[in-house]
Parts: sequence; C-alpha cells; structure tokens
Amino acid sequence: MTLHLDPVALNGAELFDALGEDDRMDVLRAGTVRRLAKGRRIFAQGDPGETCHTLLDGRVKIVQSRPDGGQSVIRFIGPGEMFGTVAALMDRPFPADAVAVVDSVEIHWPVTAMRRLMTRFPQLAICSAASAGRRLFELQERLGELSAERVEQRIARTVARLVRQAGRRTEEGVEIDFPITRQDLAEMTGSTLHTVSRTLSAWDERGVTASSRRRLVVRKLHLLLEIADPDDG
Amino acid sequence: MTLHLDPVALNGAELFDALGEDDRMDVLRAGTVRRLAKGRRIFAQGDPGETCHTLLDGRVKIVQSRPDGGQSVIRFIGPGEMFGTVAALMDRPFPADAVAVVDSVEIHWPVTAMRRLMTRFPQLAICSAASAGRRLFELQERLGELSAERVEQRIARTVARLVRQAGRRTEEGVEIDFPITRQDLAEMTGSTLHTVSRTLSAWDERGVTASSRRRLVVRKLHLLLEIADPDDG
DNA sequence: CGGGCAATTGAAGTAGATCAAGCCCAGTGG
DNA sequence: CCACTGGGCTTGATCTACTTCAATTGCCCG
Repeated sequence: MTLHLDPVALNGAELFDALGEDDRMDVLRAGTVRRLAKGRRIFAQGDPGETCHTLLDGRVKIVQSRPDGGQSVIRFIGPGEMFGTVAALMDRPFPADAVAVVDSVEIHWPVTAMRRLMTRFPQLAICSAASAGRRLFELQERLGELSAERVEQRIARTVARLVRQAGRRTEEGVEIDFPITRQDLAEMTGSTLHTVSRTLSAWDERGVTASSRRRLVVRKLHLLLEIADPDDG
Repeated sequence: MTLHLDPVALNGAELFDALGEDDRMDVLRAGTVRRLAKGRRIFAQGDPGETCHTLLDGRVKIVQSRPDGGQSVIRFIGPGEMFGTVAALMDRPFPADAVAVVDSVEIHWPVTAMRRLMTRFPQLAICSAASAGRRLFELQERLGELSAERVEQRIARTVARLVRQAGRRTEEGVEIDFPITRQDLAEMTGSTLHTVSRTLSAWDERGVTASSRRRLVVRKLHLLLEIADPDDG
C-alpha cells in the first residue's frame, strides 16, 4: 500500500518550513513514510541512533526508563515535529524509547541520507540546531520548576503545556487530543499516579477540569494558569 | 594592556577543535579577549542575546533566577567551553545569568560576526549544534534523576559530575578546583543548604569527603559513586 | 578586631510517597 | 448477550525524608 506523497503534508513541519516545494519533494523521496499502529515502538532506548524521524500525523511519546525500573516521560511529539534526530546526528544511541500513543504516520531517513540532505540544504542543519535549542530551553525551564515548585503547580504547568501542544477546542472546554493516563502525568512531573489522581479529582471538583479514563478536558484555563503561576506571570 | 593571541590557547576548545591554526587565528581576531574579575557578571538573564562566548581560563557559573526569588545553578563552565551561544544564535534573550566565580579570561563575538564565521567555517555551526545536543542529553539525564532520586543520591551525582568537570588530583584526593558553596550545591540539586550541609558533614565523618568553607575534596571516589549509583551501573 | 558571609546543628512541621483496598468500565471470548 | 478480566482510577491511613524555623559558631578579609 502506497501512501501518497504530498509536499503540502510537510507544511508546518519544523524541519522543512524553510524549503521550497520542489526541494521538499526531494527530501520526501529520500525518506520512507509508514503507518504506525497505536502502541508500536518506533525505536528503543539504547538502539544505535541510525534514523531521523518526523511525525506527520498522530502522537508519539518519548519515554526514558531508569535503572531502578521507573520511567520518565520526556515529551510528547505532535505532527510536524522531528524526533530521534539529535541522537542520530551525534552518532549516539537513542536515550529513550519512542512509542506511538495513537495510530500515526511518520517519515524517517537513514542518518547518512539526512547528512547528505543537510549538506545540500544547509537550512535543514540550521533548523535542526534551532529545534535542539528550543528543547534545551524547555528542559532548563522544567528543571527549574521540578526543583522549586510543589507537585500541584508542576502538574498544572504540565497540563498547560499539553493544552498548548495538543489542545482541541470543544464545547466543554479544551481537550487534550490524545489519550493520556494519570501515570503519564506522574512520569512527566516526577510524582506518583496517586498524587496526580487526587489532584485531578480536586480540580474536577472545582470545575477546573473534567477528567476521565485516559481523557482530560480543561474547562477553566484561567484557573489552571492561576495554579501554575500563583503570583501571576 | 593587550593579552597575547595564541591560537594554541584554543586547543581543546569545543568550538575550534576542528579548525586549522590559520583559520583559528582568523576566528580569534574577530572576537574580543578580556579578563573577568571574580564575581563579574558577564551577561544577565533577560538581556538580548547578542554575544557568543567561549571561556579560555577560569570558571563561570550559569544561574537562573526564578520568579519566586530562588535560583537554579544550571551549570559550571570550564576552559574551552562555550556559553551564551545557543541563545544568541536563536535571537533569544539570555535565559540565565553568567557570573565568573574566579578570575577568568573569555573571548566573545557579536552574534552577527559569529554567524558570518559559521557560514565561512561550517564546522563551527556543526560543533555548536553538537554542543547543544550534549547539553540536551545531560539535562534529560538530570531531569530523570531529579524526579526519581533522593537528595543524598542527587548530591552525590552532582559532586561526581563536578569531579569529572573540574577535578584536580591532590595528595588528599580529588579537589574541585573552584570555590563552591553548600548553597550552590543546593541550587544544583533542588535542595536546601541545610540538607546539603548535613549530608556533607556525614560524608566527612565517613571519610568520603573533606569539605570546608567553599572547598570540596573527594577522598574516596568509589564510595561517592556507590552512593550515586546504589545498585551499581 | 569586628562585621558578615558560610556553615553547623537542633527541633518541629508537612508535602507527598507508600501501603492497602476496592471500584469502574472497555474489551474479549464464550 | 453476558460474564469475566485486567488496566486504569479512586480514596483512606500511615509514614518519613525533607523543608522550615531558629539559634549559634566560626572563618576570612578588610
């Protein structure tokens, strides 16, 4: 089965925004597009980083597992975002697993091909550096939060971030457009599913959110932001 | 007073390792070398990122201050490392302060000049992307630690990292070669100076470390690593 | 020699982890 | 169609590693 190759599919993809349509087509042809069934692991922590990926549709979770058996959710990838690229370009093993959380579509390139493309289109190299920079800043921010803020505040910030990344307006409010568990939230905030559960229950009570099994709707964003940033921001 | 411009001074500097001596000289000439008295602030959080820096000698602390008044020590920079570069290249304000913790020497370039240099020597661009990647991975690691490990373990890891970055062999053991306070350690581990003080006291007791005012010597590295990584690694 | 930054150390309080028990609901297969 | 099963969620009770508060000491530099 062949998926159609539409250069427009890459509109908004961070890696390709700076390229013209013709160039995009060349880049597309050098890669492989494939469907990913929900739950499918795209690469595993420790695998040699030999491929660069960009998500075209769906949602992918990047999870790091720690020696003690615990996991950390590093981030969720949305359409247009690349992943696995930094590791590949640095010839390092992947530092985390990548798992499709819903049925998704991605395109991927062997790192050798990507290097060739980057030589030909320096914009690609610059974009990928910028993307690394953005993530560096984001992590720095999260590091500061994690060491200074209380759990509720961290959960609020995390949910607010998810709203920005994956919020879909509904009549009820803004819904996170992919299934997310309390456990996920716990692993993103350095907490436990128990505490997350209690927190969400309390928020539901107050009408801030409406959460259910794998589903999260923010009904009063202003209140959430208030919790995330008490003395305003 | 003119500091002499010795291309060899840049040996081991991550940004320049890939360049020949002639090219290095060109790069050097485009920048400004200056001494930094201990305590001197090189740039401040929020300043427009208009300069790229590389430390030639000494030690620089990168500190983020949070809205609530607290601070996070993001990292310490040693000779050869660059700083402020990612922000500058992305046209973002600096996300943190940079402060010289001992008398130091740095070289810095206006970001416009650095962009020109990077076009001329693509290696510079690639190196700086790689450097961002390394730091990205390091932060990911720290994020995982911070959310999962107990304070003592985090302090141990942090000290172990400092030993790697700034350890100097002495007859007593390995000494961190710049002045560091309990407060610094607390801000690096997301803890308080009280807890750090108690922890170091306990370690001193056991002969793991020998700490005093702004000074830290690791006497039994194997024990420290044991604490940092209980079930081996 | 004195002023202030760094560090120590005790005592008390608490956020949130951990332990424990049970419930709810979406699939699955008979 | 209904019973079963297991993953996801809730909620109470207890426990504890840290923070916070408070006081004191000691070191270094001017």
